[in-house]
Amino acid sequence: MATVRTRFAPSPTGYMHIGGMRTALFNWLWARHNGGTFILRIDDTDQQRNIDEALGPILRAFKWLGLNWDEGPEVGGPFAPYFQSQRGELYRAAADRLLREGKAYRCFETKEQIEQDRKLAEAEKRQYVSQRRSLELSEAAIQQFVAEAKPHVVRLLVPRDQKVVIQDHIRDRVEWDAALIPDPVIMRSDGSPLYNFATVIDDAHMQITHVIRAEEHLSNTPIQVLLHQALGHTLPEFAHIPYVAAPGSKEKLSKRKLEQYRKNVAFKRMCDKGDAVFPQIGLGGCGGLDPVMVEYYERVGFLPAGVLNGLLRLGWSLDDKSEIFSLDDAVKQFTLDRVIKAPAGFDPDKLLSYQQHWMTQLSLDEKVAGCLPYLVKAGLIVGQVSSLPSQEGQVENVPLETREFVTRLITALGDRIKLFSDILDNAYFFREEVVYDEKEFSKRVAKEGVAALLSGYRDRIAELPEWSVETLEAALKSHCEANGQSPGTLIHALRISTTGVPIGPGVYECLLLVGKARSLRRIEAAVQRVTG
RNA sequence: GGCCCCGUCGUCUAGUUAGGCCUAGGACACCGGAUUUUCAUUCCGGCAACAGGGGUUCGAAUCCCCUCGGGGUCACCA
Repeated sequence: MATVRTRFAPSPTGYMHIGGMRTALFNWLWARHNGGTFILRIDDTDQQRNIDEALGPILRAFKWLGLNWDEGPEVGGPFAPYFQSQRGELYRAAADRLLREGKAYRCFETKEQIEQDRKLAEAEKRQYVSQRRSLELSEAAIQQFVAEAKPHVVRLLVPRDQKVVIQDHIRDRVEWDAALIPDPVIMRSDGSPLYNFATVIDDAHMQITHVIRAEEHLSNTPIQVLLHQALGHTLPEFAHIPYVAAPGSKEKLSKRKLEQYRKNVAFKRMCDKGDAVFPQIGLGGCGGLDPVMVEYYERVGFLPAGVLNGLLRLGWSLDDKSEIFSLDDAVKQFTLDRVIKAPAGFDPDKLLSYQQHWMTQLSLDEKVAGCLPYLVKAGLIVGQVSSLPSQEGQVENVPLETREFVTRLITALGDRIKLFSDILDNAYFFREEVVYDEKEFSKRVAKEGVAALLSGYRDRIAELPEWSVETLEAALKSHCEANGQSPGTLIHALRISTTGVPIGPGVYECLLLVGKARSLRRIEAAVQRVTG
């Protein structure tokens, strides 16, 4: 069998859709699984805008996730160029050939005429097909129209006497009746190709063996098959994978319906994370990011492995128990026959659970490296986020002392860091002042006898020659015993006084992290706040 | 509406090709409980599904038929 060649062909929209990323991943995996080639081709036949700006985020997503492409933008390849906007010659030549061979025709009908035909067909409850009036034009008349530059499109002459059948890797046999297919436009009146046409030319030219794409393209398939046949190409194999659905629904996940998705609890939680994090790291207006975009996950501090694992399991499974896959595992085990047929609803919670798993696999240094940029951007520590694109996400010029402190903090935080941006929930270790959780403060500090207990403990540890978990704990135990109070009372009060919140590492760790001088000041302040 | 696709716990899914190993398994979420005097982790336990109806069969989630439901697509978009 020939080498497997797959492609992903995004149009430059300015962002990478998470569902599109899943399609790209499946293409990439199938190529890698077979030791084949993965191609990135840019479908920009309809784009007049700034390509660099619109393509940047897409390439960025591939790079972030580590899905390299063998041929395409930046790397070139034997079938360059990989931008459809630069392949016009190829399409024109193919269209001319079809025209010459009588497999396509120039259609001079106006949009109004066609619209009318369509309405009539609808009124008569029959399927609309092209009326092909231009076919009755004489050769001379056509030549004259062309010479006059009379506006027209080129349409494929659909052979109405046949059935189109494909053997889809996922859907098995699918059949259409060509008699019901209107003649598709393949070249616009401005001479540019349409998607279906350009795709067919390019897939054949680039020797694509497997067309793996979302099922919304299933209805394009008969047209493409007909086109391949008209051009004498061997058909690629098709695999129409289900689209990624909106959380808790079967509808295609769409960027336009964000507000609606927010009604879903898990999706809202995911949105809230960005809303909380982005303003802190200088992404005003959340940087225009949302959870439908791959970049959202990068910016909010996901790991590529977490996102990849989540995407892989959306519509694919190996067996009845395997959940965790590294990219290498996925390459080894991915096959098209294990792709599910039904649309898979995007589940932010499940994605988070994969993320959580992969976070535990990180070394301490890797965690620190991932968290530092957030602290720098939020202005909690000094340092610089590298400006080199290749070093994106790296920081430099962080004082050694600071780095050591952050390392200690992250060690103490342990599993509490699920996303790199979670480090920002610990700002009170970096700032002078604390912000109290008022409810907790009144519950645990502003209580009868607690201020005195705190104050006494403060005096006691102020005298301590050495602060360590052991000495602080011993001091607390004996202080509570001497005052006839339960250790819990003091522990909670201490935590709220020194960090402001009822969550975080062990209280003695907190004390050490906050530091002796600052801890004493904070306890004093909390006592003052209660006693006036 | 036409064409096409799909239908197992709330969600992701195993099981359907070769009917019995399925009183339907796992994971996420949720709810309990244990550990951690917080939180998170970890560990135990619980809740929860074959869209419906007919067949075929000793036996059906699995095979056949019908119904219902959901979705995709119907452009000089991709």
